[in-house]
Amino acid sequence: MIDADLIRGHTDTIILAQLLLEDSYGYEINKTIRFITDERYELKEATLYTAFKRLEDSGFVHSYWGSEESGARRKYYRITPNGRAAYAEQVASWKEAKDVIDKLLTMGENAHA
Amino acid sequence: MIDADLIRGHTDTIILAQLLLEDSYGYEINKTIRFITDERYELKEATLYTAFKRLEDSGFVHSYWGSEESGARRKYYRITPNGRAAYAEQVASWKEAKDVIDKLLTMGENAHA
DNA sequence: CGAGATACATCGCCTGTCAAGGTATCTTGC
DNA sequence: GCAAGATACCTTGACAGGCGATGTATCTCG
Repeated sequence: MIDADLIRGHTDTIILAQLLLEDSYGYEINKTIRFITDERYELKEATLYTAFKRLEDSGFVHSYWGSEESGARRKYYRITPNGRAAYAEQVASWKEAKDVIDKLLTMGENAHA
Repeated sequence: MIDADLIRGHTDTIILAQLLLEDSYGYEINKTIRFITDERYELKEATLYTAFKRLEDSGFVHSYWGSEESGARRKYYRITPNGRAAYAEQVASWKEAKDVIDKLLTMGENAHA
């Protein structure tokens, strides 16, 4: 399992990325994350729900209870226009951070040449 | 300036990467970081010195006072064999985390196709 | 002699993660 | 009928890393 500290700061963006496709709920989002990453990563439940809280407080998502006839009740989340804008910004930040980290980490790669 | 939360978890590795090339000290390391990143990133001093403490406690670096005849005194750091091993592991982790984050963030990119 | 750069260091706060614990519903096997 | 396990949500308290604020001492330049 990948160290969560390396992903820290991306949790909210990861959730927003999934909500771009369609409304979803906590458990499903986490299952999708596990599937996409070949079981290499998952959000802990406490992390997931605090992230939802944060996203809703920021106005990036809107929640509503599902109308399932059977099974456990589900709380669905829908991304808002502000959420889409935030997603775009955060992905841009990620691309920049990625470049910077790559540069900083590999600058010593030819040290013993 | 890049959001530090996106770099969180890489601070120690960034420092180790620089010490692969040659022994160095806090201020110089930070100057190099600013230079390499075109002023897009820097470590805050408090972050820098707590990282040194952590690295030394872990046995990844070893420190000694410089013998400057003039100017402020400098505390130099040298990377240890354990530090080199840790660096290699952490860079490998970074590469994996990078792939995973890329996948998770861009999965919704064709949402409105 | 004052301002600003160099250089190191600590304290206390903030934020995000998460182990642990809790609730409720449905399905499956015995 | 009922225990076990999956689905699904949520909260609390602790912890770790980052960092603003603050403090020290030295050197250089005008």
